[in-house]
Amino acid sequence: MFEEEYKLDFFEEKGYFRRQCTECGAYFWTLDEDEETCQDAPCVEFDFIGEPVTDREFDLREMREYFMDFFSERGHTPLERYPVVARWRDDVFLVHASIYDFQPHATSGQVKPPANPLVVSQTCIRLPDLDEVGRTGKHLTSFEMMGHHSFNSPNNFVYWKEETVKYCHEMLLDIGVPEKEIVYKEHPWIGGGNAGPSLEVNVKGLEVATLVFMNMEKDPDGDIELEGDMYSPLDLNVVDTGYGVERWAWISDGAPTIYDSLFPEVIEYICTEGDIDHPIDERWYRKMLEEYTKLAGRLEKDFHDEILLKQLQERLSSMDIDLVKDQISEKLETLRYVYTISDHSKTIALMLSDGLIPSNVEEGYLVRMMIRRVLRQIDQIGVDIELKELVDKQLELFDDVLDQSNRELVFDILEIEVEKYEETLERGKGLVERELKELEDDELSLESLIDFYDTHGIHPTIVKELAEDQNIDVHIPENFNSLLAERHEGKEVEKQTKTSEYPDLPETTPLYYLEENEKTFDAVVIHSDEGEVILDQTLFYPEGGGQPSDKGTLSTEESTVPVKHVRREGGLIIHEIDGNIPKGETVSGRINWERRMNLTRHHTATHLVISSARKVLGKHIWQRGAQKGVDSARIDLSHYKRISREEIKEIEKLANQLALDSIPVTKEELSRDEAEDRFGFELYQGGVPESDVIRVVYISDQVDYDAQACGGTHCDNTSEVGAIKIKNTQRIQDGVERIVFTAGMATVEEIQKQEDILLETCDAFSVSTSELPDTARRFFSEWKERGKQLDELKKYRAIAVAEELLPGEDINGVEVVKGIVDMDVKGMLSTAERLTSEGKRIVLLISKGSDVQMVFSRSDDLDIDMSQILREAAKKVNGGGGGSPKTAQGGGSKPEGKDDALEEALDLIKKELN
RNA sequence: GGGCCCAUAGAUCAGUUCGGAAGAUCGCUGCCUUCGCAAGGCAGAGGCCGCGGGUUCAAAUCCCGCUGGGUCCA
Repeated sequence: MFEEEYKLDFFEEKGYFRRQCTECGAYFWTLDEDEETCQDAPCVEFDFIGEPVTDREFDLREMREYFMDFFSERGHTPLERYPVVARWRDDVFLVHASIYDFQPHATSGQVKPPANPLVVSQTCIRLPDLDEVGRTGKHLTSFEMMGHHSFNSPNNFVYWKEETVKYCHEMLLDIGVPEKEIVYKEHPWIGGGNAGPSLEVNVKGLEVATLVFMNMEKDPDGDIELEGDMYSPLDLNVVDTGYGVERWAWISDGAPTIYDSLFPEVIEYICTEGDIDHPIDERWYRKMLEEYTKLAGRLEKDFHDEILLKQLQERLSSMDIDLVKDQISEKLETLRYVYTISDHSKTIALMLSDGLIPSNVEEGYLVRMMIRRVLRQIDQIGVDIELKELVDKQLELFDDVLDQSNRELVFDILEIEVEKYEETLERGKGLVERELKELEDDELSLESLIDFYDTHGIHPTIVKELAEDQNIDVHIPENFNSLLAERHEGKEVEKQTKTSEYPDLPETTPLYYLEENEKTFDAVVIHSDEGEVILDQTLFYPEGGGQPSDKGTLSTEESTVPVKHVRREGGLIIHEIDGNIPKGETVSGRINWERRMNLTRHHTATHLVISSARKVLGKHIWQRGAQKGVDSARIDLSHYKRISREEIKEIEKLANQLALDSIPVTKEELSRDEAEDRFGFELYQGGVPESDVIRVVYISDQVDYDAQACGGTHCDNTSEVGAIKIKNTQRIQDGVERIVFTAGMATVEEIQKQEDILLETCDAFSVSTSELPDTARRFFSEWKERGKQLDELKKYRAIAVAEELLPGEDINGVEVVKGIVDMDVKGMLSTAERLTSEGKRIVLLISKGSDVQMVFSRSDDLDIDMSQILREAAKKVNGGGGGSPKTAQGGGSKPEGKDDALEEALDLIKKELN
């Protein structure tokens, strides 16, 4: 594929040969005419381990700086790394690669890139290979990807394939990599709707860089077919390169694994604290690790694999190192956890310090999952280390990359998370133990194993451990995860992409920004449909950004029609109306100003509340959603615990203070670069606009006040918002708190409503408001006390009634006691219980009053099914009943039939006894 | 965004399948035993069965809605 694309002058000049790998069949470029393999794992082993390929050793920081300098010197603008949480994108949670920084708008050409060409060392998180971490020597969940990018458009060509390969080559040579070790492997790249040729740069078995040349996009009408999909060429050709900084550092020191290269301090800490032997400087041990990493990479197996272990043992013994297979696998297994813990704790430090809040949903779930994995693994190797300590160490170790400013927040979150994990574990243990106790055949079903994890979060390995304590064997199937996935398989909800029904119309001019305080306007109808019109310009705000649309009227000379709803489709604003106005008419529009002002106030108030919440709760607060209304508004905020009453009061005060301070609200259109530069990614609280120009709404130009990219309508000054009242808070999801509040007149109405409730309640108790709490408490406890006294009295009454009813009627030696008594079911049951505890007796009781309740009972020495009799008798009162043969209860809805019911019962009993 | 689960005494939970008088264990209080404590024995207190509707003669139990919490997946 793309064969022509790879014929570079560079290869020609250097004298590269194009060869096909005998192992994987891929084509590659090499200086060695006899080279048979592509020099990438698993086709070859890692040859740099124990034998660094560079002329000096670089640690991560040195490597990164080297990279950045190298490309800066060659005309690239260096950028600060982006946050690892991809808030500027709505299609992914985390940044996986440096190019993510510029997707989707810069790579699609909609927005120009922040610089061109540019270079960035971007922290990335990749979780799909989670299970590989620690088993292979090279997988990491978080890493830095250095990328130099250029964006070539038809009128602005920067550089393309030749230069890209030259840069890469030059740098490798510059740090001392022997030229003959550099192999370029052809590797067509397809992903995320784009495609293009790409070269993988391999050095001694390790892929150290990928050079992607993005020049195609998915297009059903395209004429290039790739893996079953059609593609067409792009106008914008993007150079997307990725250099794994950790890998470069690794080939420069030749450590046994990338972990030993990256964070030896953390590994040592875990081993010391956990009393784990890790004599990395002893020859036998180092060789064991080195050879293991090589074999694991080549065979794509781990230490559970017999063949791998056998080969490893043989290699070691040829070096005069004699180890038993079990010994090796045991060591490696323990070490795997050590490596995993060190890797994961760095990722956790990165996630949390970048402001990711743990949650049970979305990206927050990813942190929680990582945290729980580490905690479980710490438990598994039974070492006594605190996650907090580990993360602290990582923050320190990578202080040049990780944001140090919110250490306290990070530790606070971790404390809560560890607590939650322990609670879940404790609860789970009880659950599992009870379930195990009730097992009949000493076998726990797969179903309940999946259930434990899916519903209660108890990992199968924990269930297994608990079960083993009770000698119950639990088998965890290899495909547990896919079984779990099967359970969640549901039908995919088809995303409905509405295709525009209004082609070839000029964009509607929005007047609501330009003439914010106008209530009426004139316009011409340029499109008319059943119940819909599009105008050349409009004052009506279309629903968007959590703000509902304006309402109002459109009038012609003949008639006035109400506007029910207004929406935006692309550049068109569509008015949904009650009626019809033909195309070409001139209309005058009037918007419902009270509604507009309410929405506007709530919108500006929303910004004030967010700003206040960030001050009170911390800068990890992000808007996760918002909805403005006429009567109230709500915002969803990322926060890791419930907002306390005190915090609410504080936020409320601050927000009102902002209103009282009469601060001007500025609305300004800025270029994306300038906006991001001045206000940072905090701009995108409410979502990311697609355009190159962003409308920024900010309160004062001091940065610590709120600034947001926002398309809504806003007051000109915070004082116009009026009073702000927080109604309540809710926890929408773990990690997301909702604040519901009112502004302006809605606040007055809200307070009046609250007051009404309070006064009405006071009225009911006949007390003043200040006495209400005490009075309510007293009433409640007295009410409980009375209930108890009543129960006590009923007991005595049951005895009295029993006495009154005696003696009963004798039927064939059985005493039948019957009566219509002034008691409830409980009382009757109690009376019946007394009477039937002795002698041959039958008791038939029906309650007095307008409702019908019946209790029929007999003594133990009789053999009559009272529930049968009751059921029959209850027909007379239009009801039914049931219970045990000894004591039955029931009732009906026809009180007039009570006597008949008793007669019926008596007849039936007579029949039974005869 | 999509699921699943839970809410009963101060705590941990039975009871919900199949509607018929609200239970256990620990803890608490008192008494017995002891010089005293622990342990043991006996007795007792402690429940709007999360909230609001509905079905039913009858709801902790069935149905609907809400609130609070847990958990898994993308």
